[in-house]
Amino acid sequence: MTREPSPDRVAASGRQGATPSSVRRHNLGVLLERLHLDGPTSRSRLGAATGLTRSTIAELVGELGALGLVTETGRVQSSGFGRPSSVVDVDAPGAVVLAVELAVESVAVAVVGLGGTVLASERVGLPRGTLTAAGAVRRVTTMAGPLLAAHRERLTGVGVAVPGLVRRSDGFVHVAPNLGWDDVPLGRLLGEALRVPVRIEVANEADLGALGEHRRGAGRGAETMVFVSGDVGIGAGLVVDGRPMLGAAGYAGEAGHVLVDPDGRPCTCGSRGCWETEAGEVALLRAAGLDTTHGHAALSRLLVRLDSGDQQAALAVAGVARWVGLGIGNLVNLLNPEVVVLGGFLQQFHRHMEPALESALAARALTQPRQVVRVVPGSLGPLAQLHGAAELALRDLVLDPWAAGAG
Amino acid sequence: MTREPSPDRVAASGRQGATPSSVRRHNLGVLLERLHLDGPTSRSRLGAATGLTRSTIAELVGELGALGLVTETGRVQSSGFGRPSSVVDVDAPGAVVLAVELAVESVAVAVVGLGGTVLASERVGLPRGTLTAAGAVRRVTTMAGPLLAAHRERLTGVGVAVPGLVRRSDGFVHVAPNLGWDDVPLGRLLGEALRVPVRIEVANEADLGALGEHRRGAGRGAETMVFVSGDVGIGAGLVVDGRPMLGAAGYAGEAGHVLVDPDGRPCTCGSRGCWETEAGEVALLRAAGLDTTHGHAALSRLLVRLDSGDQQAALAVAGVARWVGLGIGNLVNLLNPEVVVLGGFLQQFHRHMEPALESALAARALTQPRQVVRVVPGSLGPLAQLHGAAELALRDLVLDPWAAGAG
DNA sequence: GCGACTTTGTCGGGAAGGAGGACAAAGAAC
DNA sequence: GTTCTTTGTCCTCCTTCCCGACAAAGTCGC
Repeated sequence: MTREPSPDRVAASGRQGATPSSVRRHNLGVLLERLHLDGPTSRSRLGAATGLTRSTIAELVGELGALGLVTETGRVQSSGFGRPSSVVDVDAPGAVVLAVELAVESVAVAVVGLGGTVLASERVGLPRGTLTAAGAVRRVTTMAGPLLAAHRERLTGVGVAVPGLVRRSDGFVHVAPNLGWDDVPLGRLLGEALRVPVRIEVANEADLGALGEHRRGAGRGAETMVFVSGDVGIGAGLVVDGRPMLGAAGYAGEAGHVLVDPDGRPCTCGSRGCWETEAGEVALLRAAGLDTTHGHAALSRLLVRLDSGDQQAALAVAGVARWVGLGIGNLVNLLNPEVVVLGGFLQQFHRHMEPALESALAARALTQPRQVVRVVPGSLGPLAQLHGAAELALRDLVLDPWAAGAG
Repeated sequence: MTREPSPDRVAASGRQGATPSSVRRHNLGVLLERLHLDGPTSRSRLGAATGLTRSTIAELVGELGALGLVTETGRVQSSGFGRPSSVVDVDAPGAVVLAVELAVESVAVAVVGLGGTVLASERVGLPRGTLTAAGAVRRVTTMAGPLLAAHRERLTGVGVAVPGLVRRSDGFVHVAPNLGWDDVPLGRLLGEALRVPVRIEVANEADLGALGEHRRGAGRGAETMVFVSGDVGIGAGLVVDGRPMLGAAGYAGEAGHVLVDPDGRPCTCGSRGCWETEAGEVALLRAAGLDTTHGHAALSRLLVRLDSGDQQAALAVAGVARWVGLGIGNLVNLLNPEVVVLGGFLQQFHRHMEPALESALAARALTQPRQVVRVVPGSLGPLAQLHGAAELALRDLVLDPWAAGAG
C-alpha cells in the first residue's frame, strides 16, 4: 500500500509550511499567472516583477515550455540599450477550458485558452422561462461538441455561470429563481453528459461576471472591486484584495436584496423594499410604461426610445437611476471599492443613467470614499460571465502548473 | 555604498517569487503565528499543522527560541502512547506592544505581549467631548510611561484605535466626528511624544474591534466575520478570508451610513435615513425617552430599567432592535458572514434586543444564508479594540519574526 | 517489575531549488 | 568599428528541507 502524503499533514486550516518543492510550484505558478493575466513580456521584466534572478527565470520558463504552456517567439528591442530580451507568452491552445453561461434568455458556450483567448464560441437565444435543467444540459452538450473537437486533448476544466445560488464544491444549484430551478445537481448532470475527464466548476453568474471584468475587463488591476450585474434581478460580485469574495456559504453579493426602502414594493424574495424592486429590470420597464415580461426585447425598445430623445423615457430612466445610485452608495460606504463595474442592463443603460446615478451616489456616499470610487460600465458586455467561468476553470492550472499539468 | 535589495525588484504588485531564504522566513512566521493565535502546543502538533517534519520543526523552534520569542517548558503526556512531546509556547514578554484606545468617553492604554497576554493596562474616563488631539497625546504619553517601564527593551510596536477615518500609512486622522477632530496627524504627534523607536499604527476603532474579536474573542476561527460596533455612531469591521478587509482607501465598513429608510431622520453625515440614525445610540436613548447627550451614563440607566422589568423601556429597545436586525440583514445578504459579532452598546443590550433583532433579521435575510449566520455579542467587551490594536502592532513580527526581530 | 510497543527528539547525509559570478551574445550610441 | 549596456547561459555554492537511523521517554500487558 503506497503511502498517501500523510493526511493528517494536510488537515490543518492555517497557513502551511513551505518546502523546496513547494517553492518551485509557487514560482511556476507566479510566472504563469503573470503571463496569463498581463500578456506577453520579456524574461527580464518577469524577473523584475517576481524578484527572481535570470538563471531562475530561464529554468522556470524552460519548464513551463516543456509543459506546453508557454512559448518563446520573437525578440523585442524594448528599452533601447542593451541586448534585446526574448519575448515569452502563454501558449493559448496549450491548455483550454470550456466556459458556459446559462442565462435567462440565452445559453453561451466558449472554448477559452490561456491568456483568456477565446478560441471558439457560440450563443443561442431562448424565450424567457423555457430553459429546464435537462434542456440546459442537453443544449450545452450539443453546442460544446463541435467547439471542443480540436481541443479535447488539452481540455483542463469546465466553468459554468448560473443565475442562482450555487454550492461550489459539487456544483449543486440550490435555487435559480429566474430560471425556475430548485435543487438541481447541475455539476453532476453536466459531468455525466459531457463525459470529460476534468473538473466542472459551477458558480454564480454575478460572481463570475465580477471575476471576468476584474481579470479581463474594466476592473483590471483593482484590488477591491464590486461588479453589479443587472439582469432580471440585481446581483453583485465582490473582489477583495484581488480575490473573489464568496462569503461563508458562497452566497455573498446578494445586493439585490439589500433593504433600501421599508415602504417599498414587495419583492419576489418575500420581503419588501429590496434594492432590485426599485432598481431592477422590472422597475425600469414599469417606469417606462413597458411590458415587464419580455426582458431583452423591451429593454432594446427602451434604448431606441432614449436614443431618439424621448423625454418621458429619459425621465423614467433617471428615476430608476437614482435608486441605482443610492444602492451603489450603500455598497461604497460598506466596501469602499476602488471601482464599481456595471454589468447586464446597467451597463447598457449606463450612459443614460449616469447623471442621476452619480448625483444620488454623491449624496449618499461619505465624502472621503467618494473621492476615489469610479462607477464604470463593464467592458466585456455579455462576455464577462464567460471570461469569469474560464478564469475559474483555469485557476488550478495557473496557480500550480506542474500539479495540474501532470494530472 | 551598500546595495539596498534592489528597489525595482520589489516594485511589482503581483505575487513575488520564493527563494530558499523566503521559505525560512515564511516557516518561522507560520510557526509563530500558530502559537500566537492558538496558544501552547506540542512540537508534533506543530508539525502536523504545518506539514513540516520533526527535524525542521526542531530547527525552527530553536531559532525562534534564540530570538527570544518562544520558550520550551514542561512536557505533556498527551495521547497516551509514546514518548511525551515537549510543549512550546510564545514567550509573552519576549515581544510587547503598546495598545491604545481613544474613545469618546475614555482613553485606555495597555502593554500586550505575544499570545495576546495583557501585561499591564489602564483606562481613564472622560466627559464626552473633552478629548482634544493634544490632550489625547499628552494623556497617552503619561499613562504609557509607567506601564512600559519594565518592557521598554522588548517594545516592537504601537497600535492605536480611533473612532474616525484614518489613513493607515502614516496614521493621519482625516475626521473623527465624535471626537470633533479634523485632519489630525495623530501618528506623527504620538511618535514625537512617545519617542519610541518603533512603528506607530493608527487604525479605525471598528476595524480593530473586528480584529480583536476575530483573533481573541467571539469571532475566533471564522473565515468571514462582521463586527458591528455600536458607539455614538455605528461602524463595522469586516474580516474576509481570515484577514481584515479595509477597502481601497481604508474606509470600508461605514455601515452606519448605509441607507435603510429614504424617509428617515436626517443624519450627521448630511444625508438621511442612515442605519445609525435608526439603530444608533441616539435613536435608542430617544426611543427610551432619555437624554441623548450623556452617552454611557444614560445607557446604564436604561439597562437598569430593563433589568427591573420596565415594559416601556423594553418596547423602546425592541423598536430599535428591529432596525438593528434589518441592518444586519443587509450585511448578511451582501457579505454572507459566518458570524456577526456585536460590540459597544449593541453588545451590552444584546440579550434585550435578541428577539426583535432575530425576527427582523429572519424577515430580511435570504433563506439560505440565514441557515448559517450567527449573531452573537462580543466576548471581549471594551477590550476588543485594545486587543485589535495589539494584533495590528504585532503583525509584522508574527508574520516575519526574523526580519522584525532583527530590526 | 519487566519487556514490547509507540511516539518523539536528534543527528548526519542527501536532494532540490535559487543565488551569484563569469562569460558570451546582441544590439544602440558615438 | 569601438564602447557600452543589457540579456542569456553555465557553473558552482549556499540555504533549506527531507529522510532514515538511532536514542529517549513514556504506556500497556503480563
